[in-house]
Amino acid sequence: MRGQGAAGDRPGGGRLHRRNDRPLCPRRISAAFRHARDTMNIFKILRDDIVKTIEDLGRQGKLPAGLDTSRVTAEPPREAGHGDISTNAAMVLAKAAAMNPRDIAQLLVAELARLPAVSAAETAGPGFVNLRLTDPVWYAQLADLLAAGTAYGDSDMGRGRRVNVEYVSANPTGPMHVGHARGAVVGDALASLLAKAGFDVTREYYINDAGAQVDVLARSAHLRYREALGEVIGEIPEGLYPGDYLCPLGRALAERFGRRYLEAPESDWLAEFREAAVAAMMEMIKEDLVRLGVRHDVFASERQLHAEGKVAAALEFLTGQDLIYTGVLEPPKGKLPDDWEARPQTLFRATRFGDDVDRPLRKSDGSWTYFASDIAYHLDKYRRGFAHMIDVWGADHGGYVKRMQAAVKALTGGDGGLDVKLCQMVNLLKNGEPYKMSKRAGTFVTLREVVDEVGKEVVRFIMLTRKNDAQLDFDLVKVLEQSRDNPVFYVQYAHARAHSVLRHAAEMFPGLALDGPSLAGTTLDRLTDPAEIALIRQMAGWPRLVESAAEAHEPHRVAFYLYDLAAAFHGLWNKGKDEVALRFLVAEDQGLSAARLALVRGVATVVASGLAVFGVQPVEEMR
RNA sequence: GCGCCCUUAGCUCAGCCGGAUAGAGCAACCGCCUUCUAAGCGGUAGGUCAGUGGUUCGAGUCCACUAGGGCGCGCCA
Repeated sequence: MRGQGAAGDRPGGGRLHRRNDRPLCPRRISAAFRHARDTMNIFKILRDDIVKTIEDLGRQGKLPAGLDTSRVTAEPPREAGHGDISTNAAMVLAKAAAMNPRDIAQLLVAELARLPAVSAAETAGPGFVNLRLTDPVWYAQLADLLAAGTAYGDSDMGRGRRVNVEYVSANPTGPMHVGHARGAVVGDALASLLAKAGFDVTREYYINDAGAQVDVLARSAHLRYREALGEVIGEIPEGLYPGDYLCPLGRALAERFGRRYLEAPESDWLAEFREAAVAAMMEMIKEDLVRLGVRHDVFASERQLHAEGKVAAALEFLTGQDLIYTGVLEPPKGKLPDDWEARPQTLFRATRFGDDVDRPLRKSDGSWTYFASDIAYHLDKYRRGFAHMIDVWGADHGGYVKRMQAAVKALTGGDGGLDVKLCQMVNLLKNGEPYKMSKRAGTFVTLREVVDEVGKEVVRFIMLTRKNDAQLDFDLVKVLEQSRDNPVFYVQYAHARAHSVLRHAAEMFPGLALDGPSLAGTTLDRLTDPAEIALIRQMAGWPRLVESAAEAHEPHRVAFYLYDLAAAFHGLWNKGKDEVALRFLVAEDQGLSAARLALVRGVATVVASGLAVFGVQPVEEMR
């Protein structure tokens, strides 16, 4: 069970991409040589120009030749007053060049000011070079985004490398609850984000259908089977699953087997009941996932790994590397388990790969531990072509991360990488009060109930409004509020408002084509208000955000970006309230209106592009 | 006891491989609006980034230690 939990972890050492593993950038601004994807990131274009300038200065002897430019950045300064793009080049080159950063900055300013895209260049602070770009650059950015549609922001950063994202992996013993939902949504959105960033993504679900808990499930099902045949079962005994979701399964089993297994010993029916129960539970979970809009490409079965001998094979592989031995572990410090006793075990040398202790692979009854199957599973993933793996787990599995990463290192000879995203607890609230719909103790609110109450779009978005490793409050009332402090509403409203303007425009200018590509072709230099340019600038940051969020494996950044973009759009709209001249639609000036409609369409496009990463359908009208 | 994670404004949280004066929403305070395009709008105030020390030209960000909180700690998954 990897579904939910409580303590957190940062992405840390398991990141998939190395720092220097930079994407290939288009060399020039020239459209003819642009790659089909990843064409429109203005920051990359300028970074290329800056690097080229440094190389030119090297050739001219004004700077040492062959300077390492890998740490040079081109990014928006925090302070808008500092310009559109800021580079740290002078500071990171200073040491190697044995020059004062401000002198290097001066050299760069002189060269960069000559670029057609640059309207002003200046040095600032300890050696920053700040660039201001001409308005036509921003018009071109807007035109590009309108032409691209929701594909805007697509990147080839991943260069088609394969990534496996494993998420949900809830035990097939009951319906999904809200804790599972977080992992499901985080995994699903992360997968989409990586796909947008140019990775070849496979979405995977690991079915834990081999452990002791599925035997418990089978026994619980047998109880419900007896109940369905008329027995009074009374209280569900300790150690069995009490949920009444097993009743339909009991009835189905009664229908299928009649009274055949009513009095029969467990050994007669266990395997058959287990199989039927797991199938029924998986069907239920898959239905939960469908309602949440979460999909997987592969469902991998733990039982099947065993059946195909892959567990034995994986451990044989490790044995061949002398990574498995029989030994006795130190007793854990602190509270000892009651029945602890020193005993020789089959152990994996996890300490060689950074873990704190070596980890057991066999239980005392001789069967494999969960870890042993998981080793086989990750080896299987690697052999299927995934050097890059991401697992999304509940935070209560934090103690398991090191050993799994150790195993992946051992299995792949260091070639493979595993990043584990731990999802913290979801606190379900209703109007600020803890909400536990438990009819009896221990009953979780099911995901299905929550989805039925607020809708899948809301569940998905809210689950992504926090870092995965921070706890998340989910208030069933607040998430439906129509106000600025409800990010789902606020972002959706921006999209709806944009479409509202477009609908008005269609009435006002019946002949005007309002689709993205058409608007991309309109004359955009009517956009002159600083707030309008600022909005374009913000939208032009979308491709950059996609890449950084994908690199960090942090889909929640998309939520914050969209919220900020929505705020800027609403702000501009509100300005039009006071200053009539700033309204998007000006009846007597179709040219101006068309330019502003391009802006409006752009906002709708970027919002839709972002929501698509979340699997959230943008609305065109608030109801 | 050990390991991992967390600690940023009164509250809930952002802060992009270390970068310039640390941001947003809510709450608070002060104004405005009341149909003009759609569910209000604008502004003010609020911070020893838990603490101490270190690395660095530069630390909320990296390192060490301390305090508080969470999770985990052989044969559960």
